[in-house]
Order: sequence, then C-alpha cells, then structure tokens
Amino acid sequence: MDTKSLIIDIATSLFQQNGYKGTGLSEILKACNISKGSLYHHFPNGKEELLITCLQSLNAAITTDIKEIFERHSTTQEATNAMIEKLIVNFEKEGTLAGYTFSSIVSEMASLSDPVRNACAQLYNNIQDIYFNKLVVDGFSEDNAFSIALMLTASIEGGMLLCLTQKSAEPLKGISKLLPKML
Amino acid sequence: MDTKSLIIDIATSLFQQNGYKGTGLSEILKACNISKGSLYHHFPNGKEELLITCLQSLNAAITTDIKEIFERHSTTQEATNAMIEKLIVNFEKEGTLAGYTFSSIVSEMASLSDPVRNACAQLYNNIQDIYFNKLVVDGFSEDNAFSIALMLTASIEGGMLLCLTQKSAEPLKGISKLLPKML
DNA sequence: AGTAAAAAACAGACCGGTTGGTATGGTGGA
DNA sequence: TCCACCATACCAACCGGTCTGTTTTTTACT
Repeated sequence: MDTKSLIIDIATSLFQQNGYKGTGLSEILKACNISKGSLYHHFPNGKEELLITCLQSLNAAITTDIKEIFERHSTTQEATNAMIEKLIVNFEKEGTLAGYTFSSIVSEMASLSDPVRNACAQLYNNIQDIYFNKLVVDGFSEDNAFSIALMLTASIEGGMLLCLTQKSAEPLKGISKLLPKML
Repeated sequence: MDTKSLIIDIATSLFQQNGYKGTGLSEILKACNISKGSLYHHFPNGKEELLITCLQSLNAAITTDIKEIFERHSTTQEATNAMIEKLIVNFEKEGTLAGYTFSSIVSEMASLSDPVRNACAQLYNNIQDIYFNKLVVDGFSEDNAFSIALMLTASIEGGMLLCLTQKSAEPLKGISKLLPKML
C-alpha cells in the first residue's frame, strides 16, 4: 500500500474514534510510522484537507458496503434488517461503531467548516439514496419512499448514538424490530 | 447570578456549540470574564468536572422543557409535533440546535470517559421516559410504548444531526410528518 | 456594635507539554 | 539532473493545570 492510502486509512479510523480535534497530527504520524514532512507532502493544506479526503474515502467504503447488502436482499425490510444486524454484531464484537458512523465529525465540524459539512452531507445523501431507490423498486410512491428513507437514515444514526451512550446494542435491536411497522 | 451558575450556563452552550475538546478553558474564561483561579475554585477537578456539571444542568433544562410541552398537549402525537415544531423554529431563527442536543459530546466522549457517558445516558433516559409515560397514558401497552419511545428518541436525535449537516430544517419536518404512522 | 480571625472567592503569573504548521535539507529513482 | 518523496529541526500559539497572593465576605467573640 502506498503512503497516501496508508495515511487515509489510518487517519480515517482515528478521526472516527476520537473526532477531529481529538486526533492530533502526532498521533496520526506515529500510527502510520511516517514523518511530518511526508504527511504535508501528500496533504499540503494540512489536517482539514486530510479529514475531507478521509470523509470521501469513508463515503466510498460505506456506500459500497450498504449497496452490496441491498443488492443481496430482495426487499428493503430484509436489507435493512441485515444491515442493522451487521452493525449490532460489529458493536458487540468490537465494542465500537466507528467504521459505520461519523456523527462525531458532523456535530464537531458542521458549524465550523462548510467543506467538511458538505462532505458529510454527501455521505448521508448517498446512504439515503440507496434506501430511496430500493423503496421505489419495492413499490412505494416517490413521496413515501423519500420520507421513509429519511426516517431510516435518522433513526439508525440516532440509534447508533444511543448504543454508544448506553454501551449496549439494545437500542438498535429495538429499532430493527419496529421497522416492519414503517415499511 | 452567582459566578458558578454563570460558568455553567456559558460553558454549557460553548460545549454544545464546539464540543468538549473544541472548547478551550481560555475561551470559557473570556466569555465569563473571570479568571482561571475562579474557575478552579468552583471546579477543582477541572474541565471534565465542569462538563459533567454542565450535562446535569442541561439534563434538568431539557427535561423540564419537554415535560412542560407534554403536559400542555393531550396526546403524544400532538406533543411530539409541538416539540419538533419548536426545534424547527429555533433552528431557522438561530441557525443552531445547540440547547437541544449534545450529540457532539456523546460521540466525542462516550468511549473516553465513563462518567461523561453515564451523564449523557441519563439524559436520553429521562427524555425517553417522558415519551414512554405519555404513550402508556395514551393507551399503548408497555412493550409498544417502550419501542415507540425509543424510536422517537433515536429519530429525533438523528434528525437533528441531519439538519445540522444539511443546514436545513427539512429532515425534522419530514420526520414530523411521518410520526402519525408510528403512533 | 466593633473588630479580628477565618474562610471563601478571585486574580494572574507560571509550568511542562502539545498543537498544527513551516522551512530546509537529504535521498532514491527516472 | 530533476523531482517526487520523506525526514528533521524549529516555531509561535495554545492546552489544561498548579501555584501563590490578594480581595471580599462570613463568622466568632468581646
């Protein structure tokens, strides 16, 4: 793996775990085992440029991950349940939901940096789009599909937040059980 | 107003706006127009103690706010709609949802400090309890009431996150429209 | 009531450590 | 020889926290 990709991969997970301000450059450098000169060679505009690149990389990763799940299951409900199940398994095994959420960055940076905010917005949009398209195929009207896709995005993101605060996967499990009523 | 309350009030809104790591002590001191000695007199254990105190104060404020709304409306649906409406008005007027959410602190600190995480968990619990009790009065079974209360908490919190990233109140509006189907 | 001692509240200098960022110089391959 | 790539020394600014000293308020006693 080339140095730039290495930086992006490691920085992404550090940002997810500790947030933007919570992740120091030195921490990234040590984890990558590279020097400051190397980082600033690949990201001349510094930390924020790195963050945005990470968000884009994360965007691609999450999007393809979800897409794959949604292609494997015939209905939105099955796909959503499978997706949440994957979240739960990951959470109970790893004790973290980093890798699937980036809410810390949103709430940290949304009001401070428009480029970062836009990168996050695009990520949510992509996820919501996947839901939306599947719902339309399922036979929902575009209006309904849009509403439900929004609700899915919000409740899953909120559910992850609750899981983190409670150190328990119960919130996501409860949401998963309630989804059939919505679909 | 005594100094301690002043510190708590100002620090609370700063923490909500910029997160925990994003808020420097110096910033708090300047905003309060006090000295470091004064702050450390009232909060001898420093920044984290201050944060937890702020979360408890926020807990009381949000809880009584929501309680008041839920007492003024006869059904959960009406109350929820009124509450979201208030969020939307505030967001479109102030451009921020600080004051109603603290997701930045959750996602920043949940994995780093158990006391902070517990303070946040308690806050979510209190909110969810208000929903739950009203739902039971509405005639839902305890099981259903619990599920729906969870869903409300998650989707509203997620909705706020989406509003922040999109700089638009649309997500919360959409969620508000979809609530009748759930209740 | 008057006063002195004690406690609470506040101010600000100072500390070691870290932050993100820059400037310069070296190295290896095309 | 040139240039992408990397290493290192250095910087001012800031971080949270400690320290000592001063002011203000409360308490206790005559």
